[in-house]
Amino acid sequence: MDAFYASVELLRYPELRGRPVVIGGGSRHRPAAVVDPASGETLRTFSTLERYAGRGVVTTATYEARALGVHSALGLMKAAALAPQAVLLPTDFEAYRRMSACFKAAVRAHYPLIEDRGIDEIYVDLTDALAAAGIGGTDRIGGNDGTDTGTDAEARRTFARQAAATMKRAVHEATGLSCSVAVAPNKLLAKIASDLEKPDGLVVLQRDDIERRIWPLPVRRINGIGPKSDARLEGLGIRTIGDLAAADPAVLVRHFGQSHGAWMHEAAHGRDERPVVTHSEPRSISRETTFERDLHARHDRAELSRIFTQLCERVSDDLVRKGYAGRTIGLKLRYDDFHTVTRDCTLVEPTQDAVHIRRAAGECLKRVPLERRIRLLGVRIGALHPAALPWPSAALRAADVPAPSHAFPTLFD
DNA sequence: TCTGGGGTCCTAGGACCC
DNA sequence: TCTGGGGTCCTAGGACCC
Repeated sequence: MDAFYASVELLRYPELRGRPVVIGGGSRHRPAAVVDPASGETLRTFSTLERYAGRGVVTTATYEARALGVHSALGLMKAAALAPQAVLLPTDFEAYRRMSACFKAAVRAHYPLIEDRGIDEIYVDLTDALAAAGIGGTDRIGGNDGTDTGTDAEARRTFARQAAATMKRAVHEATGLSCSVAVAPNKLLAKIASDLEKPDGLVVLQRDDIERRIWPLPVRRINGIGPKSDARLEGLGIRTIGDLAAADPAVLVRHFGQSHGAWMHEAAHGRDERPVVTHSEPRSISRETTFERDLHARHDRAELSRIFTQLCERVSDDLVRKGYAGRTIGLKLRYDDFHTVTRDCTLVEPTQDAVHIRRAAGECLKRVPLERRIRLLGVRIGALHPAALPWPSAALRAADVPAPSHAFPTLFD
């Protein structure tokens, strides 16, 4: 989806279209609605970035705001310096989640094999649809087997364009929003290509296009190469994906390890065999909060304790709502110098209970230094287990254990 | 005036087991 | 002066993504 949160807000406040708008900060400052008694027209007053003071970051900026240098993850104070007149709207996750479900359902109605990639992104597997269209058999678009020739390549390109156009139309009809779609031989290439013509993009990328369209791009555009890898590659004189493709794989392995180094080489050549995963179970659930001012374990004990308990309750609520229980309780602390520590401990049996979670997280807290002031506190639960299924009790486990092997008698047999 | 919140996956060492 | 070879689970941190 294009500038997703901001685009959802523009549906609500169409009068902001064309203005730089930034989504971020807390859930305060909803625009005030005023009805003009003369015309009956609804007028709203929006707050601008100008007088913002606080710890928030930009979650999404409209393209007009991006033109001023305001982008996701930028601190709102810095954003205010760049674009004081930009309108600031609070994030409304509930609205975005609803719209997210809506656009995903619209795509799913045409192509059922979709992989969720967070609130505003999906992968779609078109392999079956391609076969159903009678093109290229079970081959993927672009083929993994070399270059396309003649009419087959043309038929695939036409199919890809039509599939992408169908998705874009379905999403627009369901939500009124634009998105960018790329059809490519695999997820890695589709992800990179979907950014090439944003916003409202439609890209069909085949193997033959990699040299011309992918290799000139910076390595950072590869999903999985972040700021750290980017900086280290830069140190090796590798800036573009083409540079990375030309690099000696042995050098990459030496600098980044066997697994990561080999993966980088493959990625630069556009190779990726990951399937589209249409179902997955959550691994962990967490809640965290950054305080408006840094708190001290001793001086602000009561307030910290209240927030701590609240976080545990929210994790517990999430577990119950989603139908999970977990065994590993984790604590996260960020100090005023931004240094972050975590501690966790694993219980014998999974729990959903806020009191159990609070007690376990409290034990974790005892293992963490508390001299410095704290800016963030978080509670996490992992090793999740469906709440409906009974956790094997000691008695059940004993019944499942096979009879002791005579080959390896032990003291306890 | 620094830097949100919710996630995933990987690595690496140590404990422990057979 | 020497000390296996697997395996799993747990913990802490870090990179990365949306």
